[in-house]
Amino acid sequence: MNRKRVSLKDVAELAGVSYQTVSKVLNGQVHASPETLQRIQSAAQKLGYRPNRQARSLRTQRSHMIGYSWEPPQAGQANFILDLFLTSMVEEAEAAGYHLLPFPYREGSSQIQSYQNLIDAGYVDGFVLTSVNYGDARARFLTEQGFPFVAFGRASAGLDFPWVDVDGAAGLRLATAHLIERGHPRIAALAWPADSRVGNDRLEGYLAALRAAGRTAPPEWIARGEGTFAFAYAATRRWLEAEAAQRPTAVVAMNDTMAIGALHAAQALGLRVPQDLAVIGFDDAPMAEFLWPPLTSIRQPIREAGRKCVELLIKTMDGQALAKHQVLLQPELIVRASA
Amino acid sequence: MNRKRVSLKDVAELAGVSYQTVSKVLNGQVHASPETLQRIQSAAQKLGYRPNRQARSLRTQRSHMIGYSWEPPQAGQANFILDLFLTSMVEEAEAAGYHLLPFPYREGSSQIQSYQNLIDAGYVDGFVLTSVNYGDARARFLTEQGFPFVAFGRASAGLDFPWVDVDGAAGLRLATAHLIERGHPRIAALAWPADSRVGNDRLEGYLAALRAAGRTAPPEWIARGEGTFAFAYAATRRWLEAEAAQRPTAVVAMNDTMAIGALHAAQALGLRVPQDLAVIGFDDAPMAEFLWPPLTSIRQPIREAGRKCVELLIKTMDGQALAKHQVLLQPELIVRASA
DNA sequence: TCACCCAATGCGAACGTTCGCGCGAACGAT
DNA sequence: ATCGTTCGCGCGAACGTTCGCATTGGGTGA
Repeated sequence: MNRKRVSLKDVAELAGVSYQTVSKVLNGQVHASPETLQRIQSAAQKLGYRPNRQARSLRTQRSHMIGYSWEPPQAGQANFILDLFLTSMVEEAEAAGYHLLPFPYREGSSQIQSYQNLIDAGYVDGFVLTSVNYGDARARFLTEQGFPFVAFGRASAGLDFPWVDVDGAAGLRLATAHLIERGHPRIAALAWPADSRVGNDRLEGYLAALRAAGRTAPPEWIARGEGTFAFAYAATRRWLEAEAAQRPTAVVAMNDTMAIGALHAAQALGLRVPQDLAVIGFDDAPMAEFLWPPLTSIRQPIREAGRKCVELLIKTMDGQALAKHQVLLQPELIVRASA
Repeated sequence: MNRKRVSLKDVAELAGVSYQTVSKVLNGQVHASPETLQRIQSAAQKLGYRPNRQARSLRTQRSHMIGYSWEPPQAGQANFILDLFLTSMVEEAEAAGYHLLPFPYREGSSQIQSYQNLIDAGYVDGFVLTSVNYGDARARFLTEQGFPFVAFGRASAGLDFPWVDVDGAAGLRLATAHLIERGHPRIAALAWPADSRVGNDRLEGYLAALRAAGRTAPPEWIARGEGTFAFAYAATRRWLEAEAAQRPTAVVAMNDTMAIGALHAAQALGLRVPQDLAVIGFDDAPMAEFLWPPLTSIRQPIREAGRKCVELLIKTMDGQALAKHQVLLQPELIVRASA
């Protein structure tokens, strides 16, 4: 690799001006006489000059990097949206002259440590957080530090920070209302543990839709678990073992993996979907349409969310006092054969 | 944000030595007297000193960043492995003091331009490439430039560079041999277009397994298409419309999406899987186990691949002449109910 | 006792930018 | 002619490191 780096000095020499002038002219900070402007531009062009990133960052004390880390994939808990989310953030960031810096996800106290390190080393100018929950430690820490960040997802009411979220309650209202409209008398829910902010948000939509229809949800038809296939399969099976006039006619699940568990439970008992049991999922996983029957599910506007996160963060980092720094996006019900 | 950055000078002042000495001592380049070592270490500790990244990079002319971009997700062509691949690379990189720099994927001539820009601006010290194909333009460009990179996947024989790949041929040999062993007389293949290096590699395994069993593959049982559900569905349906004694009894697909297409085609014709048609996929997508029937598929050691890519790249960047800079990993057949 | 050496630390410079200030020339106004 | 004023550009400094070399001081050899 014999590339010699081309710097401001090289351009300046070719253009016959001082290198500081080249800097200012190329950055549009001063306005030069037409002919020097021309000379500088063509010199830069000819040499293929690109400002050195580290030098620029060192001087300006801005890294133009956005830190991001995500929960690593675990067996049976695939992350269906990372791909889209990441791609959209990278694209949006690039358009604004920023880059994403992915770093390993840590749990516990070393988690904050890794954020601290990135800040102290001047690696990043801000963060995007995902998988936030009530009283999120990262959100609290960054807020205390006054370090810019945007969360995809909300936390406790007490913490005030910029966030982007998908209205999970609205999603489940859509799903539940859809089932009510189709005449389902008994609708069960596969939910997340009570300490899950996202889970409770979605569940609230389910409850609200029932209330709106003048119904009430019997507590035994809300099963809370880890969001896995196995949990959903077992819970659904238990429900379905009641006699036909008593058991749920439909199930809404807070994610697609659980919806699939419900699907399988029904089929294992020889029941037909959606005639004997309707099922609606959440996430619209890539393969949802290829399941049997194709899964009705709630699709989140992930690209939009990624873009908004970055957009908001950049504004925050630029020090713009944001009048409105919370964005709630609406999901969409994708109706397929399962409900 | 009122954080004042703590620099070498601050540490030096507290420890009562020059800041250059602090640098060398902390980097282990000189060995100091026990008491100054102690003073320096505790001063650094106390102030929470972290070397500034940009300054270090500027001086050493190494960014310690690895550029990576991937084909963006498109409808119906989900990327099932990005999550794992990215996570493993990020972790491996971090362990070696590197970070990943994701950047938007571009097509055509501007693709090379984006690599060029990152190099010129000193953004990255090396690249990881995926989705390489015969005569890959990026691989060619980087080779010419002598700029370090590692590819996940091979290219043409003419291009010599470090790569990591999964032995797709071995995967399909496994799958095909499995079907032969189960007594399938007629095995068809859902393949990729002939200009796909990955596709041809996998197909070669299918052919090899047939040859090894003393069989020959009739050309009409190799369907080449875009790897989509729709293509596979149509192709399989065409095969299955022949009378029972003539049609394939099994299908191997070069990806899971096509395998699912085959599954659906069979079921649409009232055929049972695996009794009437056995199906094997490739990728072991997260939901493969939840399909009906659960999909037999070939699983690639993606974590391992990600780690190896980064490991190889770092060695290359460190200028180590690699004796063996090609790694071929073996996939695994995950046998489920579909075959 | 002197020359020498090695170990421990300091010093100046450089990496490539950006930023504030200053200076000369040209200009219109008095 | 003289005096600001503006315009175009240059200069020095700084961001926080690392690196090579110089400098000190205490020990060791003859």
